[in-house]
Amino acid sequence: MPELPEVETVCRGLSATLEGQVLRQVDQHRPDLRFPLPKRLAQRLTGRRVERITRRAKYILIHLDNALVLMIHLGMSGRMVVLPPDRTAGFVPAKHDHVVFHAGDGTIVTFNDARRFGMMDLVSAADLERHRLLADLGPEPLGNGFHAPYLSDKLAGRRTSIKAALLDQRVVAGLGNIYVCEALFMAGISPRRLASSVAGQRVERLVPAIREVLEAAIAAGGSSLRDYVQTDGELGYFQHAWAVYGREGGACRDCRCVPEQTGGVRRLVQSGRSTFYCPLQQR
DNA sequence: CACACAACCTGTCAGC
DNA sequence: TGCTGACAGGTTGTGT
Repeated sequence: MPELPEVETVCRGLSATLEGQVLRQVDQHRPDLRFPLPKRLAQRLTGRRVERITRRAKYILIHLDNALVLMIHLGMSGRMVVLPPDRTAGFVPAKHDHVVFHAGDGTIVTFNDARRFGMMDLVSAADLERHRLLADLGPEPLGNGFHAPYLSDKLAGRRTSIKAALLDQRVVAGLGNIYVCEALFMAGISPRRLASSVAGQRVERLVPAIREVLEAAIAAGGSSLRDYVQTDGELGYFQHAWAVYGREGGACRDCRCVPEQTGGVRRLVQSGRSTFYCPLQQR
């Protein structure tokens, strides 16, 4: 998926197009995604006004005027595609357009998810923080609750790799495979290093590295793999800035060594996920 | 409890 | 062109 910066980008796009609007019609084309969709989802959303759209970790939170919140997770392949009113003539749902939202001004927003690892739920605003999918999440990496003493404490005693620990949403919420690789590179920390050994100066480097990587990606409008599309349908472009991710055998962004001599960026598998790193710059 | 791994499902790409 | 296998941004459930 869409990791935190992509979800943030989607939320900003949706805020601009949907906030204040009434959902005139909602079409549901299948009963389930990763989990069953809420009962009578379309009926319960129809006629509701969108108050505001926020984000928690990788969840899109659409706050409605009746104190309900539509939670959306994009999974690996989910997208929210916005069709402005002047481009909806002859609209026909595309393959994998599982839920379609029609706004009062004619805008159409489609939730498209080929792999169906995404999910949606409709919950009361009062219970939001206690929702089972949100209750155990760690702090937002860009928020005040994420700092070196906190992270140092969470990593202490963990016997797994720093890579796996940072992917654990209970440690910090919103990082995914790409940005963990990128943040570890920026901090000069090997992804193979034991989590509990990341302390002191290393944590002091890691926390700002995580923030900078995420902020740069958000500023670039979210990164992209080939099939990720922002709310306006344009492809993101931050992928051009990846320092190590997807660059196996090549030079990392900052390396002055010659890949033909050093082997360049290495790829390995940790907890079933590809990790990319530069062994010369990450220890 | 903590961790590794398989499973969920479809699409794309490289190689033959 | 067609087939096969590997791989893909995430999370949950199971087993050790």
